[in-house]
Amino acid sequence: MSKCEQCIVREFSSLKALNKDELLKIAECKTSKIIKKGETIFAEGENVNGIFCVKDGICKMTKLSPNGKDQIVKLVTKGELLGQRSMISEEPANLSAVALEDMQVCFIPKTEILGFFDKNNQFSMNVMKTICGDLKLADDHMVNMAQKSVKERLAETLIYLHETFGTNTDKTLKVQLSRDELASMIGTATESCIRLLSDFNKLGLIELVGKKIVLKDIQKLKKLAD
Amino acid sequence: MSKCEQCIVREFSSLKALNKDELLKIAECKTSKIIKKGETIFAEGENVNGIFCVKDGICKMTKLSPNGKDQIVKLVTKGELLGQRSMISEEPANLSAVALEDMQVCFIPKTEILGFFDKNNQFSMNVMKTICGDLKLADDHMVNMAQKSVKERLAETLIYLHETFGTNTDKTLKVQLSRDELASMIGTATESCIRLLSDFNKLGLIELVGKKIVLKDIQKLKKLAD
DNA sequence: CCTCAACTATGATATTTATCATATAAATGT
DNA sequence: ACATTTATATGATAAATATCATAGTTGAGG
Repeated sequence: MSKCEQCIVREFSSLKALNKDELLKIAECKTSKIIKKGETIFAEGENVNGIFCVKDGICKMTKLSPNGKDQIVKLVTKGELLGQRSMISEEPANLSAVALEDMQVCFIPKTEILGFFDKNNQFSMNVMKTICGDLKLADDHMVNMAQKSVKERLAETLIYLHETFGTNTDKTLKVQLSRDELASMIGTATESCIRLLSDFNKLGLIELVGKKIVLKDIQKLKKLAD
Repeated sequence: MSKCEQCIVREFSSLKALNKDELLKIAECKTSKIIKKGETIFAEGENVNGIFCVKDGICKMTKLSPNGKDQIVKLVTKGELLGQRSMISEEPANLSAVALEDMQVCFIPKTEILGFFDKNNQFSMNVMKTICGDLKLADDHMVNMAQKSVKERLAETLIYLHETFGTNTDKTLKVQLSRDELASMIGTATESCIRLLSDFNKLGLIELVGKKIVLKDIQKLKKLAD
C-alpha cells in the first residue's frame, strides 16, 4: 500500500488541506486500482459510496441523453477527484466515468471523507470551492452549447484539449479521442464532426495525422471559436 | 427591520440550519430591498460581497454569450439564495440576476455568512448540497442543450415552467416570459421560438392567450420533450 | 498474413434552424 | 387619444446540421 503524502492527487485537489494524521488514515483505508482504457470506473445511476482520486490517466464523464446518444460532459485527469457531488448529495452518480487511457485511481470510502468535513474546515472549504468551480464551468459550457455553432464549438474544444492536456513530441494532441468521442464532446453527429475537421484541415487550421490531430494555426482557431 | 425567523427563505434554503441566535445576527445586519420588474439585482462581473435571499418574486439568471445574445441559465424564485457560488469562489458573479416580476430580497453581507461556515457544520453541508444540486441540474441542462432539438427543448421548458411555477386561475402559466426570453431560455432565435409556439398551438398542445400560454395537452408535450 | 470489425471519410439529400423582410398587435409616453 | 416604440407573428429564403449511403483505412485477433 503506497503512502498518500507524496501523491500527486494530494497536491492538486481539496485533499491538500489534510494533515499527516488524516493522510495516514486515508492511506490505511484506500483501495488502489488500475483501470484499463475503455473500462468504466463507475456508471450513471450507480451508488458510489466514496470518492476516487485520479493518480494517473484521463477519463471522460458522460451522460446518456434520452435520444440514446452519450454526451461527454467533461474530462477529468490526474490530480483530480471523482464522485464528490454524488457523495455529498447522497445520490447515485449523475455521470459515468470511463477511462480514455490506462489509469491509476484510489478509492476512499465515504465514511472517511465525511469525517473530515466535520473536523477540518479548510478541507470543507476546498471541496466547496472545487464544486463551485465545476458549477461555473458547467454554466459556461451550457451557454456555449446553446449559443455557439458546431464549428465554433469544435474550434473551442480543440483549443481546450491543446491547452489542457498538451501535445506529444510529434505535436499531435495528447488526449486521443476518436472522432465519435470528439463529436460527443461538442454535441454533434460524428459525420458532421469529421466533415468539419476535414474543412479545418483544408483551411490549414489543423493537420490530420492518421487519427491524430495537430493544431497548426491556434490564433485563427481562437478567432473561429469566438 | 423584519425578523428572519418566520421568513420563507429560512424554511426552504440552507439557512434552515441556523439557530435563533444566528438568525438574530442576520436580522441585524441584513438589508431589505424591493426590486422592480426588469431591474438588475447584480450583474455578471460584479463583486457581490454577500448573498441575496429571495423573499418574493422570480428572477432570471443570465449570461452574455460572445455572440452578444443573452442566455437564461436558470430561474430563481422565493425561498432560494442568490450569489452563493460567487461568494464561496471569491470571484465576481458569473451570471446576472434580473427580476421577472417585482421582488422582495434581503442582502446578507459575506462576513456574516462566512462566520457560519466555521461554526455551523449543518449549514455548511446544506450549502454544499444546494450547490451540488445546482451542479447536477447544470450538467443535465448542458446535455439537453447539446442533444435535444429546439422543439424538444421548448416542450420541456413549457412543462418545467408549468410544474415549477404553476398557473393563474385562467390556466395560463404564472411566470410570464416574453417570447424573446423564452427563446433565450431554450437557446434559439426569437422567430424560431414564436413559430414553434404557433405550431404547438395548431397541434392543440398549447393555447396562446395574447402573450400568455396555456398548456392544453401535457401528456403529448411530455412525449415530445422525450 | 489474412480477415473481419470498427473507424474514418465523403457524397447526396433531407431536415432543422437562422436570418431577413414585412405585417399586425399591443404597450407606452405625451 | 394619438403617435411611437416594442412585441408578436408569419412568409421567404439561406445556412447549418443530421441522416443515409457507400467506400476506403486501420487495427486486432486468429
